[in-house]
Amino acid sequence: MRYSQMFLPTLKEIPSDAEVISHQLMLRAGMIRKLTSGVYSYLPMGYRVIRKVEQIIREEMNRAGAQEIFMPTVQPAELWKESGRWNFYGKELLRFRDRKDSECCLGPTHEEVVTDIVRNGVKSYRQLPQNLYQIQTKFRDEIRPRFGLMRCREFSMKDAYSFDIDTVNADLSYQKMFAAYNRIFERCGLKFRPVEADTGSIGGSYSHEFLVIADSGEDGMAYCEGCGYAANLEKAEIARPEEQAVDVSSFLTREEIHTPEVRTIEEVCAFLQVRPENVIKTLVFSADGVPVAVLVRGDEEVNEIKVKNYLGCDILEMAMDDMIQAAAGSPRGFVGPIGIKCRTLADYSLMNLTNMVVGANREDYHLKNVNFERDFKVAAFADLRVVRESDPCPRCAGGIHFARGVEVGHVFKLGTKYSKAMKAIYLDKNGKEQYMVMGCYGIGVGRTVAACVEQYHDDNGIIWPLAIAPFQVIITPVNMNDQDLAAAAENLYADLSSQGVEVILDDRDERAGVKFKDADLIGIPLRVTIGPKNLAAGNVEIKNRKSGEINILSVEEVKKFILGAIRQL
RNA sequence: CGGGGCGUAGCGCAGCUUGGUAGCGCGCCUGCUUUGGGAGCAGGAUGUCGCAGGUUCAAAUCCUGCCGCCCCGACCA
Repeated sequence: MRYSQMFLPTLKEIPSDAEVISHQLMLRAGMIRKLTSGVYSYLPMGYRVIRKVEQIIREEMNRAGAQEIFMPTVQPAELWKESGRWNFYGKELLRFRDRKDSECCLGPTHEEVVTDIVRNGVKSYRQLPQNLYQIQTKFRDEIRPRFGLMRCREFSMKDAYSFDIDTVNADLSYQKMFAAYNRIFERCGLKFRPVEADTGSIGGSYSHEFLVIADSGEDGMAYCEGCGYAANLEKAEIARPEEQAVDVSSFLTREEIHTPEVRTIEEVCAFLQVRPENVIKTLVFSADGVPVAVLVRGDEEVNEIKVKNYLGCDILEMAMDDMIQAAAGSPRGFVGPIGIKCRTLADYSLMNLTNMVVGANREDYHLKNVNFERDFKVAAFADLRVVRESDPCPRCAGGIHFARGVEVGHVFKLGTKYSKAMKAIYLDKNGKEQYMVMGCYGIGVGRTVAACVEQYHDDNGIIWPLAIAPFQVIITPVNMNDQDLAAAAENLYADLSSQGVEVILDDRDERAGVKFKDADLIGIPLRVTIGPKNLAAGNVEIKNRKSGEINILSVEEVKKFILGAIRQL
């Protein structure tokens, strides 16, 4: 493609509403333009990258035995009512009515539709397993879209759905997809890590997220170099500590202390001259409307997802004041475990601790020298807190590290959640009805591209991995008015193009500096610079965008070099 | 939904306090010069000042309502 004819509106200045680097660079490099909040157009340069990622996904999904389909964006409410998600899925589900006043929605995901297709098309165990996927536009009416393509409302997503006869086979399907995902992100040239994750509202029993390592990522992960354990921060487990023999003789006499207006852990510590590690934080939650007290050490944070999963409840939220008052008999800030009228759980961090400070369940009072068993009991000790980087690995007890990442893929074992709700049934060998066991597997295409920019850029712009670069090579004659340079550039351009290389000829009548800046900004991996000095000796210069390495080669050698690099893909 | 900020040329911004009929830089167009890291000079085009009301002789500026966008939080595959 000739640069002079391309629609490639680059920007010198950073658009003021772009916060993260990928958003800024994708706007500046003329890849995307915003239409409205969280909704973007892909311009030629951006769409080429999107299509490359899609193609890699397509090839790997096909290789893994999945079959491509294409499902509708507009979906009828009745299917969603059948699965139970019409009421469950919040405002993220964009609902509307058609001219006949029928309720519809824009698909944020396609479990309902695909399950409907498969239950109608599959009747026998002989027809299983099946794995169907599509690459399609999703719409999720996010509360707060942000960061360009990182969190959009409308976005391209690859979603695959597997159907198996039982959980053993479903596990195999899951593993196949897991392996395919690893290959996909490897081929895209990304540094990423699969991590154990919570299943959230999609449901199911088990899942992994694929996080692309980037400091600007919205997700945190904890991982262990030793054994390979890796989990989303909200999921990362903490091992149960060793229980130590209790030395009852060390228990001090419990005291009630007047602590007026002293509510927070900081205030308690300052007032009583103790450290947060000596205070028990008591939080009251409403679990499906029932109060539950959760105890954690004063310097730790409760992980609500762990609490929710432990309790197995649908809705967990911080209790309102009236519920706290009813359970504890005191207002927020003075709640403690002794005599509280609700189920009480304690985090592992409290094991083996003695002579603690707690709320007295009496306004303006705290208790000192409180001990387990002697003063109160809890229903259970459990892993309920947010992990810290200083915690040991839950598997091998080695050290763990934290990193941030962008969630680009998520694989779930769904079990029979949807097949039961929607009666996706087959007949087994014995002619007996069975529910299909499902899995679902998503990749955010645009987000993968954005994550790639987050990972690969420098002060001058984007640095595309060769595999997903919009073009592989840019030829930059330093002066188009020099007939020799122009001719050499044209020849090389024609030659490489005819051999299938994706190449831009920067035939603009611009100064070399402008061309170099644009080439760097749009991130083309290989740049061939044709200048008078080198050309006089029959040579051109090839520069690697990523390494900055420059080689002066003959025209023939440069062709070989480029074809060699591309063949390695 | 709570808090904060913004809306003036394609992009980045000034002007608003104290009302007088819109400006700067970049980009764009023309010409000349220049030509290996965002050139110089000269000339030029481009605006429903987010929208709608109101006040006023006069509104980008003051008042009211609305819309949109961004950030933080809440929330969320």
